Amino acid sequence: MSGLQKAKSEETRRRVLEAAVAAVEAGGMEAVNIRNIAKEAGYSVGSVYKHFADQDALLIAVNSVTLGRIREIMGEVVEGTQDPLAQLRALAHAYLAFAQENKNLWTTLFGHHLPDGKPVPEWHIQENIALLAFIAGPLKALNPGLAGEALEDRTRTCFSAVHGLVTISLETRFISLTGARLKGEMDYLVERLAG
Amino acid sequence: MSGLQKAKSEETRRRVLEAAVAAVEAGGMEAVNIRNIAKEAGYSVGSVYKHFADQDALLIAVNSVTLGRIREIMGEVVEGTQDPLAQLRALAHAYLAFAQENKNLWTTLFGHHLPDGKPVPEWHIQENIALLAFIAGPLKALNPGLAGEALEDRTRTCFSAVHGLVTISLETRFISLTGARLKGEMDYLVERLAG
DNA sequence: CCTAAAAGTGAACGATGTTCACCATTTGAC
DNA sequence: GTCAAATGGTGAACATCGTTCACTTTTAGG
Repeated sequence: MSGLQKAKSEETRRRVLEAAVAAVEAGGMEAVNIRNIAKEAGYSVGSVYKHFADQDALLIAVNSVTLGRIREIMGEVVEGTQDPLAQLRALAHAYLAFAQENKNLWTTLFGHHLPDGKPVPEWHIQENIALLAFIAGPLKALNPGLAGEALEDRTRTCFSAVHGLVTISLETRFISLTGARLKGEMDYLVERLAG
Repeated sequence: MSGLQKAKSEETRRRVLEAAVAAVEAGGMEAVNIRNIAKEAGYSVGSVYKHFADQDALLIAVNSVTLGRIREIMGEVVEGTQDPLAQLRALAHAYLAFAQENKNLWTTLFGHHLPDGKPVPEWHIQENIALLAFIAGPLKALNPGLAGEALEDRTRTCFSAVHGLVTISLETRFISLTGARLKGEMDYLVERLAG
């Protein structure tokens, strides 16, 4: 396969994925309707399936885009701060801000699950784990004694705790905090766990 | 409406809900298929709709059962422990254990979301918030200075952090910790946040 | 009894994910 | 340039859902 066909194929995949991302942004996971997405992208139903095995694969691709955006934001945050504790605080706030400003993308990222027996692709697992690297750095700087498995575990714990705060704050089921108080609790959390 | 009809109605509702809980336990949220549940309960499709407005209402009823079980376990834990910090530790471990042993019920509880515009019933919000009361007590005992909104906020933060640890530990997307190390991180989390 | 209300039924409708037989375009060898 | 194989693209058709509703059966109470 050379030039023209490859370009066409990539373009189609890109347009379909764009339409899927737009659909999720507009209406969440449930808005990913193959017929609508095919129409929005300007293709037929069958073409979608030439590029994505099924709806799950399309949603994983959307989640991959979301993870890319989060990674980019986290990278900027780490670059723009020097003090390790301030970095962790800023990372947590950036994570919260992204979730609030991209609620549908964020809930899709963590709300979509494959049926039993369908394993998550290894490359997607790595994309997720990559987020932890931003935390491990400053955490190690604050706790030079931490290393190896202990550092990995603590990193995951810090991420999970912040993730939980963000999750519950977006949950209508629990009445959530207002902005300022939530940010305060986030700082408390980070300072307690990172020190 | 008297005796016989009321009994029949309650029995039907109970059997349908039982079938729905069993379906979730066996296959998660996606296994809640109205036709299957009607068959399992021994009724027709239409009868299900006489007792539950729609699939969402049925799932909320299932989640209500799940919350009841969690509440019961948490109550026993608090009763069986005296030291406030030990209570918080035990609550966190009980929460984790429930999630691990009832993965499908737990992921349904937090994975099911109503479509935009459909508000969560007030009684169900209260059921969720009720879990926080178990935490607020010991937390106040450990921090007598905490009261009012500050205590509420801190309670929610502690719950959220533990909830996050449990969530991520069940996520195939992130490779999760093994039992002992996870429990260790849970203790670290509780001790840092509660003190 | 007898009629109104409530419980229970299941065919039918529309929406959805997925498949596949088919046409159109591109490719590379001759 | 020609042509057969490969690839891109199509949309009707199928199976499976949630949901509705006209209908039958059962219960209530005078």
